[in-house]
Amino acid sequence: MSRVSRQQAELNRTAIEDTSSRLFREKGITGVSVADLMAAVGLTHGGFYGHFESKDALAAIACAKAFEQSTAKWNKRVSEHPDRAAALASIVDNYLSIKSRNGAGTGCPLSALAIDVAREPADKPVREAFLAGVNNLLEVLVGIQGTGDDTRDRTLALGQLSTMVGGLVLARATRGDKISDEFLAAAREQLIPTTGASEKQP
Amino acid sequence: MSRVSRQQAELNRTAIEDTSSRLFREKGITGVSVADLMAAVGLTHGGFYGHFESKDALAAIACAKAFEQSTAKWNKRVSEHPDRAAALASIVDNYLSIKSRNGAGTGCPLSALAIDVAREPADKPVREAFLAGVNNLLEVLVGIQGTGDDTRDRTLALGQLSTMVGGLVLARATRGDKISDEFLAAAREQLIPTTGASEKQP
DNA sequence: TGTACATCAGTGAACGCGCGTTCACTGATGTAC
DNA sequence: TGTACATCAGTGAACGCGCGTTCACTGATGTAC
Repeated sequence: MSRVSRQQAELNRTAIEDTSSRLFREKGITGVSVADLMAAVGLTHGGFYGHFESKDALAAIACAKAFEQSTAKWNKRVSEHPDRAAALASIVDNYLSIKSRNGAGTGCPLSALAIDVAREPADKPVREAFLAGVNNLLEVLVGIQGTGDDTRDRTLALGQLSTMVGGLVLARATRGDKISDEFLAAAREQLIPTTGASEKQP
Repeated sequence: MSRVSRQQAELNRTAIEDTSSRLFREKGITGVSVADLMAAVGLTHGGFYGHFESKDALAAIACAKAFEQSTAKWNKRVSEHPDRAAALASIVDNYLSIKSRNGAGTGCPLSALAIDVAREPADKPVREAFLAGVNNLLEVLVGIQGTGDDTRDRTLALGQLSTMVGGLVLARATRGDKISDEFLAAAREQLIPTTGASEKQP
């Protein structure tokens, strides 16, 4: 096989982007080689540079795509729950679920890539993509606070996002031990307290 | 230079452990090569295997050392503040400080290595070291809750740790943008609310 | 619609480089007398 | 205390391997007539 149709080439490009978006979240950007990636799509490594300028450039695209998916998912949950508290609960419950913990590749790039991105030099394109993505996700959370104070809404949302990311990241790092599930439950409890919690106190 | 005294060899071993503990937190375990590491200590790479069985084995030792330092620091803060709330505030304020954000190499291994550890296979020695470290750090936090309900204390501490780690990790990933400082401040605000915050509301 | 040819998506060998790990060697340290 | 020799911490070349990237090549696609 050598040349393929333009339509197929476009499909290949999209497949590389989607597959890398998943694999980078699972194994980290440095944890997936260009050859690994192309093989996962069913191609050989040489064709990569016909689609992308560099691995770094693809990392930024893959990161942006992951954020788009997450933001769309959050917006969908908001539109499905007219009640703000219910929308927040829906987002938080899903974010801190067992399924979410076990599927880093299809989940939020914040929890999958934050530490990797922090180590990238400031001029790497993936940092810009990450920053834009954080702001978009945050905007969704800010919109469902409703304290009437924009500054307060933003502070609350930033704090909630911190708890969600920390809870998920720690649950993943301790996976296999019972404390992993406890992180998920405790972070949920902190964000959307259940009535049962106060009953436990004497 | 070839053979050195036993005392010097022991100093070299300690230097390798301490330097790797710092570098692994800064650049990730896979982000530092054995040669980089030995050069940072002033030695050549060949001598590494006289001290450690493998890079993986050192990673576990380095991780454990980082946790020991963090736990000792937290315990010191607790002992310096008889008041539980003051102890918590002291730990949180330090954890979510600019200095802490900018110094991953000397800070908490949770925020520096959680995502890396999550990607390590379950049988890698660093995972065990990480798990033990999380439990030790958590114990300090649990001890300063004081609700009188052990289960509740643990849930609160797990939630607080999630917020601290998430806030710091997101602040590092967005460093250079104003939102980075906002993450630190919002996570602090969520954990130890200031009176000023409620005043902002109409 | 059919033919001739230019285009270019993908292939696979090759580039220089760095990885974790091994090992023969060196020569100062440590020890036995 | 002084000498002779065994030990072993550290050196640096080498192992097989994988990395990101380049490039001459292939042959089906797309286009001009």
